[in-house]
Amino acid sequence: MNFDALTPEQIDRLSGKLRAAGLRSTRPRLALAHLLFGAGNRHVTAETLHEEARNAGLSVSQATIYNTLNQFLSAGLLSEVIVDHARSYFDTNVTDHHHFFIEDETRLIDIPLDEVALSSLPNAPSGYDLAGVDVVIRLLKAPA
Amino acid sequence: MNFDALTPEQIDRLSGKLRAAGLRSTRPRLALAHLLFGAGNRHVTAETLHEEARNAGLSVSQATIYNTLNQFLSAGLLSEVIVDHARSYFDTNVTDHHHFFIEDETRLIDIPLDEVALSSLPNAPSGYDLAGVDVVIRLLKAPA
DNA sequence: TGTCCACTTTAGAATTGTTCTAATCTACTT
DNA sequence: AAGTAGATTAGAACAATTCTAAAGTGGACA
Ligand SMILES: [Mn+2]
Ligand SMILES: [Mn+2]
Ligand SMILES: [Zn+2]
Ligand SMILES: [Zn+2]
Repeated sequence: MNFDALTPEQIDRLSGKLRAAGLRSTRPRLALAHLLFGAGNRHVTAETLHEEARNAGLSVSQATIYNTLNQFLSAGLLSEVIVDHARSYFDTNVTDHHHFFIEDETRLIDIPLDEVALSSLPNAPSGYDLAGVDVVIRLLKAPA
Repeated sequence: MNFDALTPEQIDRLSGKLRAAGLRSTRPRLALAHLLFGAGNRHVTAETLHEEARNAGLSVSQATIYNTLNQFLSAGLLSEVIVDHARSYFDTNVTDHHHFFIEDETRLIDIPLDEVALSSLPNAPSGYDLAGVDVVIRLLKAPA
């Protein structure tokens, strides 16, 4: 990865984000953070992020991709979306929201919380606490 | 599995169900169908069904468990619930409905469709057809 | 600025749920 | 009863993810 492409301001911002999350600011983490948080919200899998990193000239092992994604997840910098038992999806949008999942393309699209009106939800069985509500709208490419 | 425990009526009913689905009525399929469809709606994983089969005295291979679950799924006798990337859950309730997922216990509970009021949903992006809407309410055991 | 050490990265092995292979068996047709 | 397409099986293969343990590095501190 070409670190000349990152301004000192970008590096400071990303380093700060890592430190605030209790993570050392290392070269692989900075580069991955730049890919993940550099522009808009993203959904990635370990594989797509790895390929993107390689395309950006960053030589990083698969283990580091997994370590980093899981550390970012634990630190609250990423969320996880479970829509497919074949792969884990990580989401840079950590606010409460929902998803379209295009099954043909294994692609996720955010749905802002206010576009899904869940006007009534059943109560959680007693003894259990609500941990989250996930709405997934599954889509298929329309036949031609 | 003790087939004396099944009345001829039960066997006829299950055989009919298999035939109607385009599947031959074999001993392993009948026994698994009995476990799955014999009483109320169920959520199983390959592992839980395999153990249940063994406990019922049915000697059936893991490959047959997977084959059967996937054939029943393709035939529309089962549905699949994706809530956990560690395991596939199969559901004998093939009507449209939602789920509580108790993460601590890897256990699913049905939520009837009418208990979740999705009063507004965003439109599918053009070029895509709606394939389904899944609502998962994640629960955790309440702290003592 | 150099030392040190806890933390990080890595290659490759291990793990685990699931699928595949290809040999044997069986339900159903004739 | 024989023939055959489909079913079952043990075990190998597969693929996403995690683990291991050895080598590397960030940053605190002298
Ligand atoms: Mn995970
Ligand atoms: Mn599946
Ligand atoms: Zn998202
Ligand atoms: Zn269900």
